[in-house]
Amino acid sequence: MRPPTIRDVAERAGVSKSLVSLVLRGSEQVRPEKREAVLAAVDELGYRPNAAARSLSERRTRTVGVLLHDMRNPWFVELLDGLNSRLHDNGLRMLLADGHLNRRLGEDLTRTFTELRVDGLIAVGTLPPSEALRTAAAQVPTVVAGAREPTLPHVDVVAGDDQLGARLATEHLIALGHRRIGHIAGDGVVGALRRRSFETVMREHGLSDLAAVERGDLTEEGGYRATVRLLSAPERPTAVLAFNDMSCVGALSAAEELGLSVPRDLSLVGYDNTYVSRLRHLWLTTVDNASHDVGRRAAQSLLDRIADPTRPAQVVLTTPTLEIRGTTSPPAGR
Amino acid sequence: MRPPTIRDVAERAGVSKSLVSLVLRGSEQVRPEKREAVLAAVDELGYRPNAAARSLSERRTRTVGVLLHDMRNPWFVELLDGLNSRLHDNGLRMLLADGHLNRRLGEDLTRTFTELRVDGLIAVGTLPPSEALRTAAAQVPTVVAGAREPTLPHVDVVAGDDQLGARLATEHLIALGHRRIGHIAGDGVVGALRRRSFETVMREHGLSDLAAVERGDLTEEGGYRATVRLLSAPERPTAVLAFNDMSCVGALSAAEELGLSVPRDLSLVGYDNTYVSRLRHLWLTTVDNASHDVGRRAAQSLLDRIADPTRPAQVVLTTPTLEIRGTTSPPAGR
DNA sequence: GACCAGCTTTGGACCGTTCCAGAACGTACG
DNA sequence: CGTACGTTCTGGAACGGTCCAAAGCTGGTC
Repeated sequence: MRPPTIRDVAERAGVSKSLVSLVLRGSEQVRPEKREAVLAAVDELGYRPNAAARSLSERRTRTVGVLLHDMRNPWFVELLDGLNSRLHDNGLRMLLADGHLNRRLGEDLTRTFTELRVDGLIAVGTLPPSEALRTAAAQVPTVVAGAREPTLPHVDVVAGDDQLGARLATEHLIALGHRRIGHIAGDGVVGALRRRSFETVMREHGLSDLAAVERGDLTEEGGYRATVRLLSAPERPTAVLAFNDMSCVGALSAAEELGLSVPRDLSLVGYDNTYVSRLRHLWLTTVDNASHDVGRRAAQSLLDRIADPTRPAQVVLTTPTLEIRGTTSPPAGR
Repeated sequence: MRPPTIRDVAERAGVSKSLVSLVLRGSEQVRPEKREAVLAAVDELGYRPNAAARSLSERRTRTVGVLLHDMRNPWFVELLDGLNSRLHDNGLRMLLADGHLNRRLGEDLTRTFTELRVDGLIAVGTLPPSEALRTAAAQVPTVVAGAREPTLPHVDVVAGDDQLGARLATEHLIALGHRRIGHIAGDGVVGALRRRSFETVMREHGLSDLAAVERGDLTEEGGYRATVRLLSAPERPTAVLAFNDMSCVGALSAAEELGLSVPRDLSLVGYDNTYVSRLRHLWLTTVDNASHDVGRRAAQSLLDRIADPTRPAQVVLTTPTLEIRGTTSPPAGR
């Protein structure tokens, strides 16, 4: 007993399959009574169009593939929300795939998506550099969202302005009176941008000598370890700017373990304004990247690129804001 | 310039399209030199099979759709990992869709998946009851993972044993010496099971009168508010069993706000062993549902059901374990 | 050399849609 | 009444694969 096809519907409604197709695609050129008949037949049979057949014939899928770096890191949820709403408004559906899960299996997600012939590809977050993405991007309109790399010929990049974000955070700490400030640095271009911006601002305030940087990864563990290193310096910083919220939580634990009270003895700033930072018990001061907006704009970029695949690559940056919560205050001595 | 088809490959390799198809599907019946020629042509042209065409002809997609309840709640990540690895081993790919994002848009994900003619459907977590899922489940093999509902005719359920999990947690608290114990109750069947099990264990120990229950939702906010209510009772509990980790974090905040130290003045137990509970700064004692295992078994159930769609619905329960961390200890008075 | 079996290879039908050219059916007009 | 033109409807050809029956090769045997 196979699912009904458009021909079954046609037969039942007493019309040709072409007319059914017309009705289903919302044509105006159909007499109301026939339309009724077709819709009734669709309903009675529980007909659902076959997406494969449709996309084979239409040569497009109205589907975009979203490559996630790793679902364990919750920063992208808002972004997806923005992405999805804008795509949905334009009749595109979104399919997700998590790189982390599949990478372990040695599977290449871009392959899945290119076989599916998605109309577009969105890479969310910094993906490990891969030849696969490069070739995929050459064949299907692609946008990178919430990351700054890779930079490829016809690939747009939509992300928060990391330079500005790190500046806001650093200036906030300096304005509070902090002088000796540490930074937990992250990976890749994003990591480099935030770090450089931190250093620049410190220099602008004549505080270069009081800036300390330790490398973390993007995890809590990494943040913890980097903070332990920062705080074991002879003169320890009174504030730390973390690369992201996760490593900021690690910093929080490190502070606690060393008997430092946050924010009294140590101010902390995270980055991304994830829901983790909003947990009351953590309540991190953090930089908000306007992720929802990043998502929406990424969707728009993709739509534009689908319309004109050859236009030059763009970089769109959103303006971050500082979200001041409970982990920052003036340093104790002041 | 369209992507190459199997016919382009055939022409280039100087064979028929049928032979190309044979090679690509790994037939043994092909002479090595032809195989080489075909593979070379595939490589030179960058040929990728068209999934739509293939599934149209094969009448299956080798794809299963995964419906997520809400990505904001991180408990399912492990589950997906288990799911994915088992499915992958059996040549199935997994497509994700988040219900929360799309529900707002009024879009019905089961519709998307049925149009794609996925070979199977996995509902992860408690989804809002929907007619759509019921009809979808009638047409395509479906498994519910990490939730206990809905119960539908040919739908398997794979989840942690909530009764046992709540028992482990409650007994742990009682063994530590707690007598007056509160519970933050959750929604749905899962919520009811955990709650009832909590009450049963309390009764078994003659502590029925000292058990207090407040309803939370599944969020931090809900946990916070429920805890405030629990702690404002004239005789306040010395321990709280939360429905999940998120609401446990809310409880943590409530305790902090009321000047109670955890675990000295108040012991807390979460549920799900999410990465949030593993954050060093929170370090929640929690119940581990063996999510990875739930995922693997759900995949197996789906595979079995695809093989025999009419077999009766099964309920598979995994055995939870207690993960004792930093939020439980004997009560202060003891 | 004819015949057969077994291995390789092939052409064509089919999967369920969309799209397009043209047929059928009014309807208005000279 | 014949013609022209709009509107509605239809059959058949794609789309890019898989599958199957049958054809083409090989080599061995009598």
